[in-house]
Amino acid sequence: MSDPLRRFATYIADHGLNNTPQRRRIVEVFFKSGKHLTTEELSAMVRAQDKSIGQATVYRTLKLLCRAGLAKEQHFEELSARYEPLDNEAHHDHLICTACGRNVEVLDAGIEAKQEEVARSNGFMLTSHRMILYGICSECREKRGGE
Amino acid sequence: MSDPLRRFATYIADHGLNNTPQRRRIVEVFFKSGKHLTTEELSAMVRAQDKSIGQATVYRTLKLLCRAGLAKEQHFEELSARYEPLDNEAHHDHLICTACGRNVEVLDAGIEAKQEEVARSNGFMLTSHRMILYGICSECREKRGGE
DNA sequence: CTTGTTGCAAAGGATTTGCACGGCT
DNA sequence: AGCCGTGCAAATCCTTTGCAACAAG
Repeated sequence: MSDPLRRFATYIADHGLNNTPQRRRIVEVFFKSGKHLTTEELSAMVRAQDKSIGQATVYRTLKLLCRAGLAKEQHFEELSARYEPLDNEAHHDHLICTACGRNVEVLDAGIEAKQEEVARSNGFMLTSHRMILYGICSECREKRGGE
Repeated sequence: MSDPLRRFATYIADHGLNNTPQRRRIVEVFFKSGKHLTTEELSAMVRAQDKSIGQATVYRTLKLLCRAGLAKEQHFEELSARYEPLDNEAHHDHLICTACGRNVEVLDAGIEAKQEEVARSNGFMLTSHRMILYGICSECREKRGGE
């Protein structure tokens, strides 16, 4: 169930689409990386294996993955979007080191509960949320303690 | 101290810049609106008062406000950036109605504390964060209860 | 034949930048 | 004179789209 390739194939089949070699390669590289990639980065990785795959196909395939629920478009503090693999259905938030860029996925039940509460007390029915924590990771603090 | 116009003038003076009529008008409209505007929206509002003010100046002035600590660039789930006025130093998060677009500023001390805790337990020194809650506000739920 | 898919190049939208002009010190 | 600030247009970056060719059912 946590095999994204299989889930992708199922989605493709269920929707009368074709599982083309291009799509397979893009999806495979995307999930193997496991990171939050921009279309540009993913395209470069894919083209390293197969020069003939165009940028547009990468864009289209990422959108397709989003529709299939296998990826999520994320807007961090940059111009271009990043795509995050959703191997499973689990939600999580982000903890990003502003020094080295490390991006850790975190989840805290207490926070989730309080978010629900804040929304409710404002008359909102909470449907989803996004939380990004920025800080300096321990490694970076050691390397450049006082600077 | 909560007069952004004055704070802007101070920043301008402190940095050897000029408080031009264009900048004054842009800043005034921006803070009077009090909302999260895109450059395009702000530009339209400004040009309604003075056709001669160019888009580029609006872009440049918003960047300047950010440098002055009077505005903050926010990336919601859309292509273009939005700018939020920082009248005072107070931090807050966002609660957005996905039906009508209403954007409520919220703050919960309990959540803030737990964020600190989550970062620490991952070895991070927390420097800042961003949290956006998405939901349906009470008005929208009443209007279109089941649809 | 009909529909889906692709790469390319063109188009689009948002933002930045080069430039010549004008204003302030 | 010298720097700052402006509007305009061009340039850039990221993303989408039109199109002709091709593949699959």
